[in-house]
Amino acid sequence: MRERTLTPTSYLVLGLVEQLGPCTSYDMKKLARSSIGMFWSFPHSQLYAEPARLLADGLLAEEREDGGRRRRLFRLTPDGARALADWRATPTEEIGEVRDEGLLKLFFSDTTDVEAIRTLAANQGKWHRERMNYLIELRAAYRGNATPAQLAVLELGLRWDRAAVDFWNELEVDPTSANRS
Amino acid sequence: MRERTLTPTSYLVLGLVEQLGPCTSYDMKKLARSSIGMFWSFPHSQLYAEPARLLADGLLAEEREDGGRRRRLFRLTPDGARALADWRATPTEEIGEVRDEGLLKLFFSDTTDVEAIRTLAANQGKWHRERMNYLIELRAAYRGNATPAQLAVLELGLRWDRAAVDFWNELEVDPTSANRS
DNA sequence: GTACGCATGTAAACGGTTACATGATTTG
DNA sequence: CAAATCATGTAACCGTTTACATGCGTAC
Repeated sequence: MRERTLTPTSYLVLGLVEQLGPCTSYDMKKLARSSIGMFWSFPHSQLYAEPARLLADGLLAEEREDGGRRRRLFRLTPDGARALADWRATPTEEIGEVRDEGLLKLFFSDTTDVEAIRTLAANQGKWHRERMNYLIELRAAYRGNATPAQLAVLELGLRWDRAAVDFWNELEVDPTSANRS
Repeated sequence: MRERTLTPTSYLVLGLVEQLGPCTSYDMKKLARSSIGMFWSFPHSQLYAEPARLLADGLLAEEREDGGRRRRLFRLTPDGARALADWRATPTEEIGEVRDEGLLKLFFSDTTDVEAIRTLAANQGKWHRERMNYLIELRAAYRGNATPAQLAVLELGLRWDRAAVDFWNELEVDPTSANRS
């Protein structure tokens, strides 16, 4: 077992299981949605598919509940814990990327159609404002029971959204400017 | 033809072809790398696979060079131009996401291992500083022959990298702080 | 003229998304 | 107790990635 190269999704699952202790896919889903979801989203089916692979790799172990729903509980194996530790100790040689369809549209926008750019900007700004508010609530709710590192990640999310709000707002005001900072 | 739902990659290719006029996959690659690559990266093989699909969809047309290498030149069909225009006119109902493995590592980092966080932060900061410098060069080179919208996208890239540089730097100085802004 | 890097392309395998499906809880 | 929503899971399709392959220019 364990011939394949693990993907970020693999470590995401391993990390979630480590934090939660024995847990179901649904537990992972809940935690992911209220924390790293913003940086690494995925449909919930991944949280069934990936644990199955990790099981085959010997990095997770599974036990089924006896009673009622006989849900599957996953937990880290020693190998799994080691894989996670190795990953943490390895410097990341890649830089992240911002995948934003709104920016794609802006990039390919028709320069002469000022109104379209304005509409796009207004719309994108709205989404970022909404998420910013959500993250602020989240931060208030988490203060205390999250690690400093997790709060830091949240904080960068907030800064990103604030930068985006400013950016789209400036563009809405003056769609032809290059927004020099 | 044209039953499938187009993906962002589809519009990326359509947009590139529109900007370039008749062009090869390699031309697209060059343009993409020096512009939107930072927001939407992909291996070059996508620039062969996707045009093939768009061809089947009737959104691109192809002609082969007569001489020498007989390269494939793609150009927009009227249907392709229309698809692009429709996309531009449709508001984006999704918000972009930041996929950054470094942030994943931070999120799952061992809070007690301050040194590991410091190393991660130093490393991530370095990447963002490097790309920031690259983007600054790019901006200087582009001033004049890029559209305002394209310069704006570049500008947001710069702001993002600057925010990331600050963030990782603060974290390197004080790995236990939550970096409140 | 040979070596190296740029340019061009293809194929297979795998991960991720979409869609479907249904048993359990809660709410009114 | 009916309806809605939460919780849990599977399967197929398709896009993306990885890997391989090789022709063409250019510099030395």
